[in-house]
Amino acid sequence: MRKVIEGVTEMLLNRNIKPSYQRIKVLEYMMNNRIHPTVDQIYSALQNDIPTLSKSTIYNTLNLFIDAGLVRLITIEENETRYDIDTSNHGHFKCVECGEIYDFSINIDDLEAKGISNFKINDKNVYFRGVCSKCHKM
Amino acid sequence: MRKVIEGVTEMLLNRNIKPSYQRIKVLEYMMNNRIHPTVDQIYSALQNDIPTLSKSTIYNTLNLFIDAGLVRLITIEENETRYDIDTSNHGHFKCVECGEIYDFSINIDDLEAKGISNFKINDKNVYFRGVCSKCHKM
DNA sequence: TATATATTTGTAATGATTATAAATTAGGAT
DNA sequence: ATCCTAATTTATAATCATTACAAATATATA
Repeated sequence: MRKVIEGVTEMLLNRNIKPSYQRIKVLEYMMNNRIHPTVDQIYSALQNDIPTLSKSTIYNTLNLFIDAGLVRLITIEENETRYDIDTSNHGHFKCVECGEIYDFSINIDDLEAKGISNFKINDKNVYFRGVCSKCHKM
Repeated sequence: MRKVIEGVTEMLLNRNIKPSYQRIKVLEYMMNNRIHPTVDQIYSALQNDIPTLSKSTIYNTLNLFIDAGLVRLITIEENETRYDIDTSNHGHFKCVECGEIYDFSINIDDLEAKGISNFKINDKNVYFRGVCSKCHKM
């Protein structure tokens, strides 16, 4: 049995999203750069490929992807919205020194959450803040 | 042995914050209304007591409290910053129907976070989103 | 090819937060 | 009590991210 790697165009079509050039490029960028980018990072990176690109398009596209479950919003800091192509359950660590966001695996479902029984839970988020090993050495 | 209840004025003095009228009122509000309020909620609630109150003061005061470790920032939604007087380790649940934020207790330290060994962790945050039992019934 | 629809773009509007400077308040020294 | 200094509050302007909107462009269909 062979695992078929889903291309970005197929990813979009599977979710009934028309694969326009801009959408393909944004999704491609997120697949290839797993850095939980901000809108500005995506915008800057794609300007070579799409000189006429508008920031509105990035916002539109990302909101579309979120609704389709293709990407996830990360709001560790109030002023800095980031987007994650990895929608599986995992935690995020933000280094307050270098600003980088690291993924870590965590079994959130193992935890018992007292006080919210009978609540319908849609999504779970875990994020830590601190200093990463790289910055800690210095 | 008797548990001495710390008054808001003492809470401020203990952290070397001058207990001005505005600061006392903001802290008092947060102690008496454990609803993870927004700046606007605090502002509206205090206008009877302090008719000349400015929103800048609320922002200044809350930032001061955060630096002093008196309150904690909650950023579940990107556009909606909330403040929590309970700085102990606990989780937050936001109901997408009624908007209310519930506390729940959770032992985050029981979890093993793979991939960030040797990282210095300053704070841990857990938040869930979904529908609360009240809204779910309807 | 013509027409309808979807997408992208650029600009303006919105809203939350911060910056700044003036006004007010509080505290200490005389 | 009065004066002086420093801290705090206030009001306004500035900033910045995001959304709204309408025109322009591209795409699909008949």
